[in-house]
Amino acid sequence: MAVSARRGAPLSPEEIHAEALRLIDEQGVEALSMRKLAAALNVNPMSLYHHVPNKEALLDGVRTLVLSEIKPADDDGSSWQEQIRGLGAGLRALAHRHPSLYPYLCAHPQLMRQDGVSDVLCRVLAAAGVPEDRMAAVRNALFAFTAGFLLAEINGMFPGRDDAAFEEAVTLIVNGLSAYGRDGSGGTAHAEVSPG
Amino acid sequence: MAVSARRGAPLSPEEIHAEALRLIDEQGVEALSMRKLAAALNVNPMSLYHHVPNKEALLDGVRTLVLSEIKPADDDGSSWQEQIRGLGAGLRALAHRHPSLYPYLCAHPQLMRQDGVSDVLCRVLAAAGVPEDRMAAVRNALFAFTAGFLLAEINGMFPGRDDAAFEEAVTLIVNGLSAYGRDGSGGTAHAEVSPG
DNA sequence: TAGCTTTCCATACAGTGTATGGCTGACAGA
DNA sequence: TCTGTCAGCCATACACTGTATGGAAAGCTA
Repeated sequence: MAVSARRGAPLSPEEIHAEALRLIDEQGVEALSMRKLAAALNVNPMSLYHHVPNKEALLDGVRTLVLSEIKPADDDGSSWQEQIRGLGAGLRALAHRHPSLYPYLCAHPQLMRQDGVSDVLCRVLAAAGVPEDRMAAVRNALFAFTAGFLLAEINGMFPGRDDAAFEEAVTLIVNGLSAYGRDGSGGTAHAEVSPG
Repeated sequence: MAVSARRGAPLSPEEIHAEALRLIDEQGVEALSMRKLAAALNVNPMSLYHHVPNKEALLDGVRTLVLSEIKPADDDGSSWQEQIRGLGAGLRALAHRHPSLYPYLCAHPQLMRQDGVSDVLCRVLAAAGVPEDRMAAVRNALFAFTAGFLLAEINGMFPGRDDAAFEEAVTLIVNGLSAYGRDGSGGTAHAEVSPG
């Protein structure tokens, strides 16, 4: 195992992905090139290709690295409304931690296939009274809504980071979900119109 | 006004934007290059730069060209629920007409600044009972939700074009908005839980 | 006709992703 | 200790990108 003359240890995909994420957070996705990444790792550009098939696969790896940050909390006994707010806030925090990468997260179905999140979300939706046969559609809609809202926020739709707008959006969702409870399982959750 | 030896008429920004949109719809945004565009127009690559400052401005022009397709209908007297559905369906049709460009539409605040749409949307939201002081937040949330849902759909979150999922999503929104009517203006719109 | 302006084009440069093939140094077996 | 073998690394090269620069040609006005 010949090791680079200029480095003490051999490269690894993990190291490459981590450094790529650092560069992306610093300078934006567009600014990331294999050459710059190699320079940051003090390595020849072609060395990267022994650990990563190509740039697209590299970005895939960075995306899954970021998505691994999502760790939805277990059921803590709070109301489904609170848990919905919590999940939304979690994704929002991630978007703001990696604002430059976030649009590229949204542009790939990867984001939707986070099973851990999906399971938790379904559990919460069931508590909200969403019937089983519509669960998938509602879950998808909710996920897409949240991701889309955050994308708009990241892209500067609102002036700066507008917490009130986010609260209003989540409230809209919670109110929409409440209809399922009123109709199906006979829950009596009254619409909460005030955000916050 | 020297005219290209190989063309009958001088170039124009309109012609360039239109051809760029054609190429994008055909081959995707990533495949668009100044050289290919020039070849499609039977012109030297550098000729483009006399009508368009650079590639970013070119894409800006293509985006506004596409956005000009949005022509929200006037108030036709139908219920606000129906009008919400109509607006959503309009944006959805646009997304499906230009699936390759759509993610780039979402990635720029341009999309949000379509005043014509904004005005119509606000009128409908007022009819739904959204109070004036929350109008901007609700409008933004709604716009972001819809754009995000369509982005997820375009990016292959659902298997194919899933009309039922879209209906479920719009229903979720309508139900959410209904809470404003119940609370604020005393409207009695009962939640409609069934999509379609 | 002369000059000006508009449009176009040829060349060139720096930067990109990556295919190809050769070098280096660590290990296994003799 | 000598000799493969091979993983890891690197130098070179190619086709492509956006675009800066400067010059040529065609129409207009004077």
